[in-house]
Amino acid sequence: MRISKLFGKTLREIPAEADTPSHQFLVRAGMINQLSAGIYSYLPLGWRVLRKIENIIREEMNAAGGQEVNLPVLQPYEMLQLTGRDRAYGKSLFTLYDRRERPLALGPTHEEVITKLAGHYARSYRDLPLLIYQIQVKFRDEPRPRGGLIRVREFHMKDLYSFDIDEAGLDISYRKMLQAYQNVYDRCGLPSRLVEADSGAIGGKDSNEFMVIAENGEDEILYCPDCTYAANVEKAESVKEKIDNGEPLPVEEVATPGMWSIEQVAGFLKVPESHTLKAVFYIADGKMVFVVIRGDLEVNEIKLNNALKATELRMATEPEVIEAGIVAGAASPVGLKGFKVIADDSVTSGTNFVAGGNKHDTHIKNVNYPRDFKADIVTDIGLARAGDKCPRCDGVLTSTRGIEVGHIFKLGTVYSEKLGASFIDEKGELHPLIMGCYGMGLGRIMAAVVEINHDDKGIIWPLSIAPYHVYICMLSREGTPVSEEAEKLYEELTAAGIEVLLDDREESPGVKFNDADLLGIPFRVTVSPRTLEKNSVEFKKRSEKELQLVPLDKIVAKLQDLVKG
RNA sequence: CGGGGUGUGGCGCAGUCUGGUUUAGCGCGCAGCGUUUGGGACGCUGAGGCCGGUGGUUCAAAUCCACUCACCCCGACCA
Repeated sequence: MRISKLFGKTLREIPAEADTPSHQFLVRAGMINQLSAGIYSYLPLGWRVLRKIENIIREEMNAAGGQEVNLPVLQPYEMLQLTGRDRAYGKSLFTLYDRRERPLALGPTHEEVITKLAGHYARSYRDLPLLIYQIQVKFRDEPRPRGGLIRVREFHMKDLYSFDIDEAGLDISYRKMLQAYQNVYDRCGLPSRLVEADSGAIGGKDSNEFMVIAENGEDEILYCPDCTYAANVEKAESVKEKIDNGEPLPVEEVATPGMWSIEQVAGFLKVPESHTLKAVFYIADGKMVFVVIRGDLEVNEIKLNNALKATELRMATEPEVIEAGIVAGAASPVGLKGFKVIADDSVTSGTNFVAGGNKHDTHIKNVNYPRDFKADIVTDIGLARAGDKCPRCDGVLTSTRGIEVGHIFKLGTVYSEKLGASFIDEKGELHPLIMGCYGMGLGRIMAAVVEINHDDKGIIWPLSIAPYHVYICMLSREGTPVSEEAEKLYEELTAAGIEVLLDDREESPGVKFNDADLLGIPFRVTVSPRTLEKNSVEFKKRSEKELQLVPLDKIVAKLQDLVKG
């Protein structure tokens, strides 16, 4: 491709909208262009990168036994209601009405569609296992798109679904995908880290995310430097240290005038915050829920949501709390009736806690579970934090940020049961299909690669997904054969199957070098009067500083080796 | 949805507080001509804007007021 003819233009200045490196460089390089919040066009260079990523994914999915299909973008809203995902996705669902006023949704993902389809054709155990995938555009009306391609509302995604006869089969499919994902990231030059994850709106049991560690990532990851444990904070567990306060003592009311927060109460009574119990109030699907957790810990709302099996969860407002007759600042589950109480398992981790007295300016000492109060649910709803103990070993958890470039789930039978997708086993018995689903965002991979591989001049693409392999800087001057030689080289390289960008513009050398750096093409070849004097061209790798003179008759072979070898 | 910010040629910005001095300016980019040619060259000429939109105040509005839309950031929320 000749740059003089290439659609798209590089920008010298950083667009005001962009503040992450990937966003800035992709826009400045003329690879993507924003149409609206979270909605982007891909220009030729960007589209080539995306398609290369797509092809790598396709190859790996096929190698793992996947079969490619294409599913509809338009999905009947009714179908989403059947599985409850209209509510699970809520406002994130793009909905529209057809001419007969029937509601439709733009597919945010395709579990329902594929389950119906698989159920239609895979009737017998002989048809299983099955791995079906597609690479397609998805729509989610994100509350806040951000970071260029990192969080968008319309995005390209590979989604594969596995169908097995039993859990053991699902385990095999899951492991196959783990490996296939690893292969994809490796080939894209992306260091990824597998972490435990919450399954969110997709549902299901086990779930893992693939994270690229990057400071602009929007997820927080907790990991243990001493073992392999790593998890999204949404899911992360940690060891809650035991509080040894001796044998349970009789409860005792104490006056705590003006003391409101845990910090104040603990300070006033001269006990550590970990020796207190904190009450927090949520509205889960319209109902007040009383949440109890040890004073030094925070509630993880995702864990809470999962424990309550709620679809809508939010903190109660102050008026709601007062309305419910709760004494904010001194509330406790002791002697309280009429609320659903959910307690973090930390309440069982010690004895003789200080809790609210359900009267203003009053707290109670020596509260013990379950002697003095009971909870409807006791489970882990605490937020793990950096510095906490690793749940798997003696290590201490460390925090970092990451970009989620893939997410895989063991779904089990959630969808197949609701949608009636079943198969007949050897004995002629009917069973629901056992499913897994595996998503991967192409645009995010692209953005993550740029986040990881760039310098202050621009992008440094890995060869595997670079829009072109070679950038020819043609520094022509009248009366020299530079353009002839550059053209010739361009022809020869192209004929050899190498993808070449020829900078044939009438621009000064500085402009060309800077654009070459910005675009991030792996190999740069400069043809100039100076190099031709020595019957050579200058060769440079984008990732390195060294310049190298290469004889004209050797450069094609050299590049062939680098590109094909 | 809450908080903050920004909307002025393709891009980056100044002008807005204190209305008139503006025929709305600067840099980049763009077009033409000439000179240049190894890290974002130079000169000359030129095209391109109803100052996000609507309504108001005023003799007079990019500038003041009201409403509204869009985009960005933080949070909430969410793959």
